[in-house]
Amino acid sequence: MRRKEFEVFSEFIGSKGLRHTPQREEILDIFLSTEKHVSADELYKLVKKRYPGVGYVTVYRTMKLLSESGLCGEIDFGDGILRFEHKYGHEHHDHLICTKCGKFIEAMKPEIEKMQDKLAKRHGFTPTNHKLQIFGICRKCKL
Amino acid sequence: MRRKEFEVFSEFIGSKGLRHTPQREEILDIFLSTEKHVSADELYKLVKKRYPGVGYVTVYRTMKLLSESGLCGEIDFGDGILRFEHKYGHEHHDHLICTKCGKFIEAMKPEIEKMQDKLAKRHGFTPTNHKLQIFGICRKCKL
DNA sequence: ATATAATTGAAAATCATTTTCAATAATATA
DNA sequence: TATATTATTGAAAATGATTTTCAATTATAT
Repeated sequence: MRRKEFEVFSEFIGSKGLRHTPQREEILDIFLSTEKHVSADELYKLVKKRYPGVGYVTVYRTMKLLSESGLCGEIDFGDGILRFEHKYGHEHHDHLICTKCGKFIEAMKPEIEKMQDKLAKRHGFTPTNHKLQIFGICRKCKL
Repeated sequence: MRRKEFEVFSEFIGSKGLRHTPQREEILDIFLSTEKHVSADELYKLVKKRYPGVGYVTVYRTMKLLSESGLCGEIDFGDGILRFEHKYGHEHHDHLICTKCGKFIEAMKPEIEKMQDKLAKRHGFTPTNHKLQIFGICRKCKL
């Protein structure tokens, strides 16, 4: 499993004239093995557990490569910490963020997407991507 | 003019047991006099021009108060810089951000808002506010 | 094998924002 | 009005996430 993601990465590395290194493989491995939205710091700690030799900076640099290659997406909830989510084979989605417990839900409504395109067009704007974050209280926290 | 905003601020200050200071009035004055979405740094420079005595930190602190009082809204475009926009008497709006020139358009579509509420409800989520940013190329940059 | 150029990791730098703290100023109260 | 109380100020230092620097190391091409 995860074969495809490694292939994508390998292709990306090749096409850019970059090099395959154990660190890059290790970081990708750990990133793919967690389903959470990890910050660079969290990821670094996870990587460190299994591959103690890997440095902080290399994690940052590698996550940038993964973003470029389309394997990960960067999410910014406005708390000053950049988080990463799996992107390969994942559909676009918006985020419902609970301001009480900090957890979030991924959700999507095709009608919203369509309307956004309409809104953009109305203003002569050619959209490439968007971010929709809905803040509020989740079911659990409301109880 | 701007009477109302000063009233709101005065009321906020009073209700919180805070104090009226010339610096706070001056910063609010400058903030209201610019229609741009200013960063704290930009605002500091503007304030400095007219009221040289005001310090950097006071601008930051005052903007926080203005946010709390509902007079300004904080916007985070994900570039690491927090910007402020007028909020009093302004309707909620989304942002169309041009990734080429950096300019943005404020826009709104009530249907989108309604659908967002539906999406939230579907997930047992009670929304309080949201941020929608559409990135792309503006009319001018496409020419 | 060797040369070349990319990559690494540690430490230092950056940059926006926040905290600290002593001096000052606004308000409440005598 | 004078005074006590407590909030506010501004400068400098601290913070915290991310980036850069740089010499040593390592992957790949020849």
